[in-house]
Amino acid sequence: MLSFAEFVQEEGSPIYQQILLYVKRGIVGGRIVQGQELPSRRALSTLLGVNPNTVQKAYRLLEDEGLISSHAGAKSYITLQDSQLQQVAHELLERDIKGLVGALQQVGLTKEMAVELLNQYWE
Amino acid sequence: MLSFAEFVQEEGSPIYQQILLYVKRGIVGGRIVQGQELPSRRALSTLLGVNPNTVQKAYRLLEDEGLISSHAGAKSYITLQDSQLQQVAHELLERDIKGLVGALQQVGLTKEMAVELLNQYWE
Amino acid sequence: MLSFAEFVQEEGSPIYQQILLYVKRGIVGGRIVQGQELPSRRALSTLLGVNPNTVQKAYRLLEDEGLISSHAGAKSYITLQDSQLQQVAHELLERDIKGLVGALQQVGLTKEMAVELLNQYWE
Amino acid sequence: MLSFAEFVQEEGSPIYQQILLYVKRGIVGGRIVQGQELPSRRALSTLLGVNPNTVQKAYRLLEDEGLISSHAGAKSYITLQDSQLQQVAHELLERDIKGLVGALQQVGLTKEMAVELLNQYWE
DNA sequence: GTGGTCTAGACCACC
DNA sequence: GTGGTCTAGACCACG
Repeated sequence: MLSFAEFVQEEGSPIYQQILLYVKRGIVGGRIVQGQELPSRRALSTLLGVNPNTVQKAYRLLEDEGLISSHAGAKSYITLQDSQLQQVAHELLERDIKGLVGALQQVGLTKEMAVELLNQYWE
Repeated sequence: MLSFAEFVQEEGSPIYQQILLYVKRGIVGGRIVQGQELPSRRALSTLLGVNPNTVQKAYRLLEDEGLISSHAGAKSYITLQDSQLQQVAHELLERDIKGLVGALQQVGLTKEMAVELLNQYWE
Repeated sequence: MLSFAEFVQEEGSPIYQQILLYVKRGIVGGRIVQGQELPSRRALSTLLGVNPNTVQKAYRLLEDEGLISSHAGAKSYITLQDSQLQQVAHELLERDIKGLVGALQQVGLTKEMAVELLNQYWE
Repeated sequence: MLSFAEFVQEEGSPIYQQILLYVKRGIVGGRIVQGQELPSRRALSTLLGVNPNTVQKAYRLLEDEGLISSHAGAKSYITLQDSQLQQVAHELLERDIKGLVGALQQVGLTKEMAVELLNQYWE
């Protein structure tokens, strides 16, 4: 369901934010949930090799955004509507692609070179 | 040489690392070349709206990598060798492209969709 | 273990160095011994009325010298060996006494006057 | 008149404060002045191996305290009265001796050991 | 609760 | 003017 290899630290940014992004991407991609159920804090913290508190913080932020719902002693569930999902997906893609395009343009690459690099690194 | 519009904060990561990356990309992209003066700590900090110490931290790391040279009371200069430039360029590109590919794969995109997005956002 | 009244600022020198010296003197004087816990960064900073970071800097230097040991999330402990203690004691005494002798000689005192002053101020 | 060997940096404190103390001690000890004349900023900076600006700062502080008088393009003269001299001498001695006594007591020395050390290091 | 890091502002020494 | 350091406060990750 979740693989550690996918959890690449965007080095520098706080771990709880990396987890936040990771979970969001998993939700959008449909791979992090079994039905509507999120992995438990403890399971995810073990999987990612971080402190449970850190996962807890990410989950709390997700709850603040209204994407999931948590109750003490119970599992966490995804509560977002399809309309929200579209928006979250859009935010994520925009964030990712804009960051890269800006970076590649700064080093002077052309679009063709960028596409070639993308092909080369895709797998 | 440096324009504020180009300095987009990759939200989340430390400011000094953003500055570090920004300067490196400027070097690789040829906007900053060997022997050239860097903007002073104060000048750049004012331009970017951050504390002079934050710029200094980035400059010190650049100096640790041997890319620039700083001395008290004097300006800072770019001092990297051509052999280093290739390596820096490679590091930057790999870092940027790997980050994007990982993120896009996490949300479940195919390579074709990714290329299309890249074309769309390139400008 | 540490009392605020004992912490007299040697005006002029950096606070973190004063703390460094104070802890070293406590170790040499036997008030702080091997295996003992140090006061936490926050506790000592509150006691001395300085910023936690200032205490941390002193602690980090002590760790660099191998006199204490710190780990994130855990307390800091004294870890110096007996062989180190002799050396630290020697450094401290030499530093203190040389500083005084130099200062008194600069103002033109004779050794007899200096001894008399020492007796007078000892309490 | 002045010897570099006497200028021992009380490491850590600002250089201009060390110079300030050094000149005060020289005045009290009667060794720094020729008649009432202070060494020029340039002469003293060369002698001590520091920047003229740093000596300048120390001289300005001495002037602020009313101990010397400076005029552009002219030498600096000592202007303090005998009553002031007594006070300055007292301040200096008290500062020096109190600092040492506190330090030695912290390391657990007895008065007898302190006197012995003083004798041993006097020359 | 612990220690570790990032950002900030003021000061220092030098040119 | 320049770069370097010290103190400060808030935040992070961990136990």
